[in-house]
Amino acid sequence: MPDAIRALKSPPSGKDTLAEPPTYDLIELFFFAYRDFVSDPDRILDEYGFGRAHHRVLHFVSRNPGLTIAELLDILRITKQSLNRVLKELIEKNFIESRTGTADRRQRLLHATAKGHELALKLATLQTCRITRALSEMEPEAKDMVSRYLLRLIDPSDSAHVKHLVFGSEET
Amino acid sequence: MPDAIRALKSPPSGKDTLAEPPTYDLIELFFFAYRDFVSDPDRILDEYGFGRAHHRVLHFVSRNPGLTIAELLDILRITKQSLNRVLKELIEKNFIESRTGTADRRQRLLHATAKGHELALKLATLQTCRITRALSEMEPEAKDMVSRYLLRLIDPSDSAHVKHLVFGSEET
DNA sequence: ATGATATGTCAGTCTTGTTGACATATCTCA
DNA sequence: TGAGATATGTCAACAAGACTGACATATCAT
Repeated sequence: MPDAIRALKSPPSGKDTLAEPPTYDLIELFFFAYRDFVSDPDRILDEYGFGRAHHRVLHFVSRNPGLTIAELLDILRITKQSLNRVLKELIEKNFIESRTGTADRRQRLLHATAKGHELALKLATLQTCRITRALSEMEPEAKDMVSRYLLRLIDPSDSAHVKHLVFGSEET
Repeated sequence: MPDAIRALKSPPSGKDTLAEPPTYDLIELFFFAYRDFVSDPDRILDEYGFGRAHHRVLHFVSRNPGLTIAELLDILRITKQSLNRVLKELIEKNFIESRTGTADRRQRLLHATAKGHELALKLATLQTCRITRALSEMEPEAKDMVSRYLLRLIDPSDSAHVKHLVFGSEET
């Protein structure tokens, strides 16, 4: 166990002072960065009558063709009722299509339509612009370091799954 | 203008291919990391009958004693009606107190009570644990690099304000 | 004194999450 | 083949947290 972790669990000296002061800078910067990061897509989504929930669904379906409902629920960590509401709208408006599974006919395999892929790409490109601007004029190893930091911030019990989803071999 | 930015605005060659593929990894890791990052406090907040909105208000008031309503609204980017609902509860339950401004008696200067500071610290400590774990076994320069990345992700028009708020000389 | 500013509040709406209950189709396995 | 498990869909009610619009009050600034 690294010192930094152990130090948080028991006082380093006999005093009742805190082991380490909270990392207020990273906590607050994370809040502000996320606040602005999601604000770009919001403006576009408004034009389509969609919200952030639609964005998340469309994004992961577009990126993972053939995704099932169960897998999507596990990614988003919401209830099937919540998912169904926004998914139904995306299907009705022809951004996503739902095909009955071939191996298991109970499953619904989700695919983005051409229109869906186009919107997903538009939104991802917006966010990529912001990321690219942030990384420009930073050390070349910055991207890899940020990527590893974010991955390590995720619950360890889920990080293998996320790693596979984000970097993993194309199969869903 | 850096090449990386210009490249996103016009195709590098005469072809109609995209300049750069979207940075799906950083986009998705940001989503998953934020999802888990806010989930730790949620469990504690539940016990107090509070939600994430209360957490954000309590956090910034605790960190910036004497914060005004207007400044808080600017940080959170929500309407005063939304803020008022949660702020009222925090005041009623004695986590925050509102004092009439001395220089300008129209203002309300917000302060966390002892109880409020205690809860804010408990929540910040939880998040600090996650951050510390993520940074442990990473390069020593990782923290600074992540910090600079997050700051650069923020809208440039707001980054000076955020920098002052997060790192800045104690005054509010 | 007058207009601008900081805050508070009422009322209604929207999005996105929740729980609980139940229906249907399909698969798996004894 | 039949029973139970599984994947999905749907109805209804509810809650948090955001929004708009309108209006009130106190205080400041000129």
